[in-house]
Amino acid sequence: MPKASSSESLPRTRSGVAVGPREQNAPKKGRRLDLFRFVPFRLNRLAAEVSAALASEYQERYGLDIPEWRVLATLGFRNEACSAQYVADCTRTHKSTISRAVTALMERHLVERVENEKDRREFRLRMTRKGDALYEQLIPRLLRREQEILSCLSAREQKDLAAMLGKIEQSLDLVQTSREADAKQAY
Amino acid sequence: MPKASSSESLPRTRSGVAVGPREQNAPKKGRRLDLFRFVPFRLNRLAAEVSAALASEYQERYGLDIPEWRVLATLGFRNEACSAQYVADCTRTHKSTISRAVTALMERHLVERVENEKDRREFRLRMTRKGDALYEQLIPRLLRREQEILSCLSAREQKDLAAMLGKIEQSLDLVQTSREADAKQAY
DNA sequence: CTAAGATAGTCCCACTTGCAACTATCTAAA
DNA sequence: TTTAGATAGTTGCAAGTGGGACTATCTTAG
Repeated sequence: MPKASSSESLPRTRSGVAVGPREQNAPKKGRRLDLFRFVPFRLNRLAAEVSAALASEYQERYGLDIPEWRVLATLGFRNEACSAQYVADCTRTHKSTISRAVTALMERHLVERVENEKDRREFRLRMTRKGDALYEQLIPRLLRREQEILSCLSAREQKDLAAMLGKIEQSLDLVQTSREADAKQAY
Repeated sequence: MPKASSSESLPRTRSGVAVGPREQNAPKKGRRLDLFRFVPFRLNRLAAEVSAALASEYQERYGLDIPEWRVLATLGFRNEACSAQYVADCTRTHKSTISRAVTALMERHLVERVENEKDRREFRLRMTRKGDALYEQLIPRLLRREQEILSCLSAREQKDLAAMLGKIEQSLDLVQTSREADAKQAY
């Protein structure tokens, strides 16, 4: 008898009826929604699955979680010291999450930080040689994985997909983030 | 002086250098990875953003969280009683999460459940009239939202996008889930 | 019939993450 | 200069979530 308290007090249909009791009713008048055709749901599921596929690379092999990987990816790509806030803006990750990721990366000596003379509130983050080495190892693996995942699409389709993602991102104002962040950076 | 303990013990570059200290090094030899062109990252970010856009509908207006919404969506679409396990399989959500969602929905009398005579371990879930009414209100809103989000794409592009998502899902074995769940259901 | 293993569902625990408060610092305006 | 408000970063706290243990039930093999 699971959940004795709440379930007992809820309305119970008389038992004996195995099939759903909706048959008497007319078929739904309103539109129904097929989850499997619903793009938001599909995106969620797909993103989760793709993340899981990549996690085996950076998580199992290198002990990085997603926020940590995002910090490295940002530092590695920009190839220039930038602030934690900048990483947060770029990756759309909460600053507290980035803060914890940076702490972990510093403890592993993969990242170091330098006080910014111009603004002593912030720190310039950059990879250590060790972090750099890890990055150099990791990137090809991830790119290969990405290609594996997309290999079910033709080159043309891959391009189209990227373009369509871009359009949606733009219409959702997801793209400006990087530009804004760059603007705010003001080196 | 934040993080007195760990940060002090970490290597610190001599201050005074405002620009990144990587300039001396040769530009990276290995491939770099642009997060903004990296599909897994883009999917993650996009999914999060789209979810947030929809959350304003079912969360703020109807007090539903994502797992609860998924339960309703599954029940509403199949228009037939089904088990919590089935919902979990379909939506690729952990069964404990579905269990909690069902409990919450039952407390709000949006969903009820009937013992299955054939298999007394499981319960047949179905929406109450109240849940049905909410569903009927919610669906058009969500479909409208989806259309708004996709409105930056032409009809042709929307179709193509759906097809490409389908291909990727298939190659990741995300699609079989519904079929398998149907098979397991065995009404 | 019995025993071993599978399955549905619930719940405890640990982990992650976002929120919000807090400190330190910077900026702008009086 | 002083003060009010913004910003960078850290941390405590609470909510959500998955893993796994657990119970009850079913199934299958002996």
